[in-house]
Amino acid sequence: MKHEKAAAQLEALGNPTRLKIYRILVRAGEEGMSVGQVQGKLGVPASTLSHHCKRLCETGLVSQERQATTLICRANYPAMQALLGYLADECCADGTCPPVMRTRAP
Amino acid sequence: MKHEKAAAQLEALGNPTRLKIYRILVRAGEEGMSVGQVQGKLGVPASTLSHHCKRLCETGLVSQERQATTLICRANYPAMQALLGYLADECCADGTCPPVMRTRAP
DNA sequence: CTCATATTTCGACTTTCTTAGAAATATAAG
DNA sequence: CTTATATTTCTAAGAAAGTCGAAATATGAG
Repeated sequence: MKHEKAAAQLEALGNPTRLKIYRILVRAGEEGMSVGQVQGKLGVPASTLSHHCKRLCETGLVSQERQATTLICRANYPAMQALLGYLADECCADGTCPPVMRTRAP
Repeated sequence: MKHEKAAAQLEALGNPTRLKIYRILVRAGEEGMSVGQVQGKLGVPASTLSHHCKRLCETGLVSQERQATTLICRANYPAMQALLGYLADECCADGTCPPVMRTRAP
């Protein structure tokens, strides 16, 4: 993963409201959840929620699919896996950091 | 880990300059690296660097130790472990998300 | 004490983010 | 076509972040 993309995803998750949205979507599983359902859980105005969902989509952490008038949002699990992998491995690519940080052999 | 703390750490790593700093520190290992050494690697002004190091410290991702006039910065590996654990597990605490996301049994 | 080095604090500026109401758009139902 | 629902776009305002030069501080050396 490129550093810029990782930074963008980390920044996206760094906003408390967006982290809540993302947590809700992760827990919603493959089925996903509509923007309106997320709004019901969070209680933020629709325009604010739309803005944050867009941000999450732009980073690739979330995907969207239209179903009639509702928009289904889903956590992009492979993207999350890639980000976790970046944090765990890319930062320690040269093997000089403590073994506890590495998930791959040096 | 509390959500607010996780968000603060994610936001801290979300800035490209800070992510670079953090990567440098992670690779520096337990020995750490002085602010000046980091500056030599990144080429950002001292005041900017100081600002970012402070932010990283405030979130707990980095620790500092004075050695005479130089300040040694070190990546806080347990903090990183906790953040990775948060992303991998806390978001999936109720076990409804796909198994690929879980590191603990439901 | 004075000097030199390392780092921080201050101050100012510009940019970006966050928020949310109002209006616009999209889609389906009747 | 009209209506109803879901979501986005527009717009604006204040808050926060990022940057960096200049000045201040801290520590040790001579």
